[in-house]
Amino acid sequence: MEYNFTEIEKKWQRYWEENKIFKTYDDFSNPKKYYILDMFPYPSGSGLHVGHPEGYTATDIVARYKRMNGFNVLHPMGWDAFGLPAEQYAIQTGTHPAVITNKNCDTFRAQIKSLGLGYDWDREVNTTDPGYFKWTQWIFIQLYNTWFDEALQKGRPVSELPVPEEIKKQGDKAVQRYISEKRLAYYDDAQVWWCDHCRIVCANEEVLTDGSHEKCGNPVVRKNLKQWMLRIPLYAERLLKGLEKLDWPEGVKEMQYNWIGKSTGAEVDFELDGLDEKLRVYTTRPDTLFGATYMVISPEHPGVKQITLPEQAAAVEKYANDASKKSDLDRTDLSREKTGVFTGRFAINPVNGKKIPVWVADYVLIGYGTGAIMAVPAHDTRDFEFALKFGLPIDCIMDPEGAEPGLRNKVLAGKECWTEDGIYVNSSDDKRGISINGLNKEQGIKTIIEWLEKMEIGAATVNYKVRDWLFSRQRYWGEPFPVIHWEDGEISLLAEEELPLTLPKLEKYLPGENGESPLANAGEWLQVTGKDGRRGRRETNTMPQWAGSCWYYLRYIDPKNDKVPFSAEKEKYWMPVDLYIGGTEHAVLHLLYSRFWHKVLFDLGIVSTDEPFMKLFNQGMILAYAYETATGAKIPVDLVEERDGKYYKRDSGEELKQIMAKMSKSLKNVVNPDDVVRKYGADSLRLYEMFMGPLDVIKPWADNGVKGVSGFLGRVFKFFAHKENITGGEEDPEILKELHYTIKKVARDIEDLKFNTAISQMMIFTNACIKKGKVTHDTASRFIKVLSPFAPHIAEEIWEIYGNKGSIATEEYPAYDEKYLASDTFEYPVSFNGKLRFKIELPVDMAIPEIEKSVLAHPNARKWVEGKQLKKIIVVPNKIINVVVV
RNA sequence: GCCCGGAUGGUGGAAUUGGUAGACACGCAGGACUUAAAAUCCUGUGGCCAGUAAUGGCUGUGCGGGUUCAAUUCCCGCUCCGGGUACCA
Repeated sequence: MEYNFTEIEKKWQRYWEENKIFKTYDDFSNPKKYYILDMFPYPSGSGLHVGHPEGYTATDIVARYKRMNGFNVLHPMGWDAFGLPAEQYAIQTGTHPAVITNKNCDTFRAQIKSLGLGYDWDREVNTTDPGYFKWTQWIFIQLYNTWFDEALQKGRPVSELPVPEEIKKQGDKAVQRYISEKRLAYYDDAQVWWCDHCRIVCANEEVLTDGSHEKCGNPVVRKNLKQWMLRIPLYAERLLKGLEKLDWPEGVKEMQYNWIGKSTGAEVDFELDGLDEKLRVYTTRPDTLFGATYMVISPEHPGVKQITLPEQAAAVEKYANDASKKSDLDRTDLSREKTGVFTGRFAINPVNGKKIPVWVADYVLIGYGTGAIMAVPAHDTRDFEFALKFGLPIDCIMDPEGAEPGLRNKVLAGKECWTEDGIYVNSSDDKRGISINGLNKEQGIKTIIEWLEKMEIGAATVNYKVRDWLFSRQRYWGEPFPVIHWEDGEISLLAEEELPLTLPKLEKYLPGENGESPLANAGEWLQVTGKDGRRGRRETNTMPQWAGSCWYYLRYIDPKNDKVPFSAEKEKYWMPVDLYIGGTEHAVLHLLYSRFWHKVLFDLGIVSTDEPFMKLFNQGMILAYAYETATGAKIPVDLVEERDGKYYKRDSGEELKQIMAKMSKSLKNVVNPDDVVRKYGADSLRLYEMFMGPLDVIKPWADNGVKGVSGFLGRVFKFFAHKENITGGEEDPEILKELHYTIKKVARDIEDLKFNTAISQMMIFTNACIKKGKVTHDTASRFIKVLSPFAPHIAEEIWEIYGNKGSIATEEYPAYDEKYLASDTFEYPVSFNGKLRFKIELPVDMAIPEIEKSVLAHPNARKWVEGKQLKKIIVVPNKIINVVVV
């Protein structure tokens, strides 16, 4: 009997589907639930690549394993199907994006099914389905109708928002404006990133470090546009706190911490010489106030004009103008040479009354803190550079006591910058009753803040880097906002009964003029007339792709519900997600956004948990080998030939270096899972994806590796599927021991997501069985169950050959018995001065003095002890023996 | 620059976190089967040295130090690679 994987895999995939083996029932009587989630894919036109099955196989193994352990498992799949490529295709061909999207989903679904992944397809969701995005729109309405109560650190309905009397007195418009300023979702003029290539705005998170658009790589520019924004910074503290209790990779947590970017410090008011205004700065180092020798305001600071003296006005205006023309790319990229111009104005340092000049410079950003800083060149590297360039005074106020003397003297002389801790000097003022001399940084900050607060010129403040989330895009293929802009400027949202607001059919999908979405061309759809006869226009922007993925994990719980987004009872049973697996590329974007939405929903009582994803795991990217010349030019793989383990360019014979690179069409190193399935079978693909290495690391695809695991499955079939190898009677103790160890090891490895070592152990076991020649039916059955989560098709087939009815997926995972794992003796490695010399087999329960005696009596021991003095013998029971001689 | 990861045979990777480094695979070499090849099976396989051989010794986890009876694992100082971030006061 041959191992015909193609036939076997088709047969069992059909069986699973027909018998709904992986259907999840909302059986609340089972207290053991396990919600295991994959990051759902964008169904691109090119189909699945080998990176997808990596995470999916991992979750599938865990899901199958948990099911075999009696858990009620929720393991769904769906499509993050809004997105640019479908729209671009629509622009080119005139076909509605839904057509191509649905086709792509069909391809993806078929491919995923061909891998034998056990999803409950009855729960499939699709973000572009009106039945789904109805609720995305609904959540948007909830966000719009929520304000954040700072005191309670909690989102609350705007109906509960207290409106101050003086606002009420100003009339209804003022009240509405007041409420708008508190809503989590608001519509306003904003300086936004605009990608001219995509004709779309981008969120801060979508702009890369070099000022390019994450999606297309083209540079983005600043633009002022009316846009929908979400006030995610209000949740900054909650988002930070929530991270603490999550079982997430440290790196991802770190990235979220950094992105939120909390900093604590103080705001301090500086009086301006000759003006009745004050200049407020934010600083994390209020303790260095005595060292503030000048101030800097951002070119965009609203006070620039007022502060600047007439004789400097021209210079300042020019500088501000130039700065505004510079893209942010230039501003950060330009070799960091600091620029700036003096306003002519002086401010008064509140701690010592000294007059210090106020400058304008673009190294101070308007979007952070107050857009103005006090500059302490002696203790801040940026201020130091600036002071050096413009010859501003550098007053050292902190003695770096611990530093090396040469450096310390330079710092004290103001010739070097010191940002670390030290002891304050020159930091007192008798008249104002403040001194921090002799204190260290921590005490200094505390003392100064207390003093500032007492004098009412400053207060402790917290700042966050995270900005409002720009939540609209100039696209057709996204969720329409359930929003009407009325001719009088009022904004209203649709009622729940009016949802979903679906997309209109368009003739053309080209973007509108002046950065408007294609929906600006949707005549009839666009115009609305209110009951009062008022005319209005629908919002033409659509939501970003993140919207649908912000809550899809909730919809899986109750995907067909058309009354509510999901039933509360079901949500309570299934949430939170126990294990979430996906790529690191979503470390900040998706994972921050969905945590934010989830917390709002939690505050509104719509979900029962504060955090959505308890354990997160990132699978590593799968790369492919690629080849480059000595000069670094990449050569497509079809032009490369291998000789004696070296690589040469086929036409020129030039020797090439093998490197790892992302799979790409240009390098022709893309591996298509369909080809692998055809050639080796789905079980081999699954096994190889898991055997390559640890799940979380980047690893290169090697076709020969598939051959390795496929050989293993071939041997499994050849041995276990043939009844003549399977006997009755007593099992051999060695095999029994190996079996129980395998059961234990594989279980533990699955729990730890260490699939590579689990597979390795199954190989060891199989090799042992083959060597033995025969095993009992009981041994074989147990092993096949252990193998089944990894290679389900072959396991089902063998299970059936053994005469069983029904699916092995519904069997119980075998238990192991410690008694088979124990042995009477242990082969001790004996080392002398740490070097392994020989081994000695001794009873496991032998007393240490006996062990020492036996070791020294061993014939090989003499050689190492002779002529030396025995110092001591270290015996670690059942581990190692080390003899120390001198 | 700063913050996280990482570096182990020709290759992918193991090592119960201080206790036999190189499991398991790939590749390679030799052998069996075959007219031959593929497939399959068996044997060997970190490097160096000695020995006809069984075997024995030395060396070895990016580099340099240290702690320890014992270090891939812990500490200090570097080098290189990957990811994140970037004038955030």
